[in-house]
Amino acid sequence: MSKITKWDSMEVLHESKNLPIYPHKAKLQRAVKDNSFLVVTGETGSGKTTQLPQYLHQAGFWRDGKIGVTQPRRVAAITVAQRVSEEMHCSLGREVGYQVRFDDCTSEDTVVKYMTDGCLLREILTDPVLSQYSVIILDEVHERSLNTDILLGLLKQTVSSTDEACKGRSLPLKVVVMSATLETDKLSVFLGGCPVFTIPGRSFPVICRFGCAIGEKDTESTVYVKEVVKMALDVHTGEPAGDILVFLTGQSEIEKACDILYEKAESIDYRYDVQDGKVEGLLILPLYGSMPTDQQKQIFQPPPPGIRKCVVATNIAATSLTINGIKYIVDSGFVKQLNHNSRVSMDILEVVPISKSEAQQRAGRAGRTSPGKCFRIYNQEFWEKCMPDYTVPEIQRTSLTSVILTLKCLGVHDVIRFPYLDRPEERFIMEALKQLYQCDAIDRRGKVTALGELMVEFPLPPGLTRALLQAASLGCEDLLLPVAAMLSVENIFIRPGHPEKQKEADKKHRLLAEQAGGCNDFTILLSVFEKCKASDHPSAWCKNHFIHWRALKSAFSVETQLREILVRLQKKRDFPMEKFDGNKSELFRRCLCTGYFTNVARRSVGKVFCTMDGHGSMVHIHPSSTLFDQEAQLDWVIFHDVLVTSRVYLRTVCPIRYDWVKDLLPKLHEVDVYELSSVARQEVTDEEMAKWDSKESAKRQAGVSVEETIKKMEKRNDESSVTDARARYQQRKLERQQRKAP
DNA sequence: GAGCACTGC
Repeated sequence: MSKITKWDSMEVLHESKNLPIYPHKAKLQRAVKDNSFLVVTGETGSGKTTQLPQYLHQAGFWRDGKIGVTQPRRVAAITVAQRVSEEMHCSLGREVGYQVRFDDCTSEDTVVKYMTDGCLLREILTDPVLSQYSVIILDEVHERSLNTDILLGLLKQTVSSTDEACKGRSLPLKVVVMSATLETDKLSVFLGGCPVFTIPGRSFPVICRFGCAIGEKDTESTVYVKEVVKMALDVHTGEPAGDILVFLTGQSEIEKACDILYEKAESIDYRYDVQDGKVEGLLILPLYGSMPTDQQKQIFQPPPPGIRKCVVATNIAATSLTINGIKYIVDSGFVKQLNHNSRVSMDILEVVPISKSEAQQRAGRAGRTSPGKCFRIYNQEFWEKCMPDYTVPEIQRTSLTSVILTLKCLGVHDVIRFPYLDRPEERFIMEALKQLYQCDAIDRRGKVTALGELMVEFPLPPGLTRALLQAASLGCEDLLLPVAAMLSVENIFIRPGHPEKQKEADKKHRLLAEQAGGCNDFTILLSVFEKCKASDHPSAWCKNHFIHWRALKSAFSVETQLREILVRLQKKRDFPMEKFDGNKSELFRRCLCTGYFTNVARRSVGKVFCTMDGHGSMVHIHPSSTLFDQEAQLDWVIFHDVLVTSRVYLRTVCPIRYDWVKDLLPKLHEVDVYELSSVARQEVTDEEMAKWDSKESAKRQAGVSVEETIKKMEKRNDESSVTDARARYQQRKLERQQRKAP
């Protein structure tokens, strides 16, 4: 009651009446009342993220339920909530709050709730009709994050379907979709032709210029690194005061570029004297995600008088971090992108040209506080021929295994005809179904199993969850929980760029491996986790052992969260329990096999292994593995993931015994595509089921042995898609060598 | 014999 009187009587004192969205206030409030769906579009500075939730609050929507606002990123959810709570004169966590992973800052009073899109998706799992909410606002929809895309489809279904799906709701849910001005018609059509509100932005004009150096055929890293450096120096000597932001693709490129800049900038004797001061020197600052946090913070410090700042960054500066004072952009035109290859079931990290919309996003970073300029090092031809209009949405280039399980658990059985804004390729869906079937999350009819219901609770890839649950049912979860946590954070082993430090780091890592027993890479992760946790000075211990302290800290949080989820599930009566007699090391590895038997490889000749997943890819053990150089003693191994560079490398490897996976192997080729597409559409009739069963038994009767299957898989060797990526990689290497030669 | 962007639960 108290909150009702408070908000009814209290006028909102501080209101940003100067924002471009303000004149639209009444119309927006009306439009949300009158429509189930609404698209609101406006570029940066329109005030839509901070103001619209307040307008809806003032219009009284909070009386019917919370106003939920999603963001693709944690920091955004937190900082916007902070701002809005100030504007509404309440303390953060009361009327205005936020929820992100590991940090729930909400209370019973919370009526305006900012959260990450992933958090809302979790919430839908326990409350499918979102009975707590009157309005859901999806923000930054143009970024097309996987979770936002899924939410979009789910909310469309929930709101459009009349009675059945809305049980538990007294009033219909309102959905507002906010996006930058791109593709809003498409969104409106997707949401049944709903109205579109356009709010003018408030950013400054940015003049874009094309270069002439990079054309259609220049995709070699050394070329564009040199070119951005040259361009940055030209800006420095030729343009008035204002900081520079350079976009490159990764850490090593950035370090290279900075090295050249340090060298050249020092040799420039340069004074620029005009109006507001002079530019004398250049302050060069690298910026990428894996950099220590305190070093990242330096970026935000204003430069000393007379000094121009030049930040050389990855895409992290495109959306995640905003640097004030940037007036000039130097755009390489490239980005590193993780693409999933369903032909070989591998993720491949590739350098690709950015999209035109991404280029505009980068340019926009120069016009936040004053007019700016954007220097693109590529030419018009590159823009026309190599750069797509839009970035392929994440849902179309990522493994869908987790997402499909989530959908299935939400009762979306027909995962092919689910309303996707952009439909993923059918083979991506088939691959996900196959993996889910293989780790017992769904049955042959595509129905979620009891195990699958447990698995969906964990924020982990299903295979790893399967291994964890197996361990839990055998009473050895203490071995798997830390490993699962370590595998879901960034790489914990630091390997510096300088050769001497590198040697030292390798030595320390080898020592850690020896102390852990040196038998496999999973055990090393467990050992490092435990050693650090037991240490009196964990951060010093990490530094001493070349271990990433920030990563390990987050592994500790993840482990705690996973343990909490597990304890909650174990209280359920039907949690599976089994017995096992044998030694702990074997138990540990057998649990891994249960989840990772899809990632199994057998040594064929020399140091070459062949995957048994049905693709028969030829792979090698990565040199960072403790098993590297011991290949001759190995036969069967399982692995956590692969890295495609000059070769296909297995990382985080564990030797196993053939008879641990023998019984599981037939499952790798049991399902055929015809079955899967029926399963995906949920059209499995009893006759079909009977047919499949008889086929299975016929196979068994014919005595198709596991050994024969293995032979068949080795023969297939279907790795052409990886070969493509590798060929490109080697081509680049060759070009580099040729360039060095003269 | 090592060539990994970013985000999220």
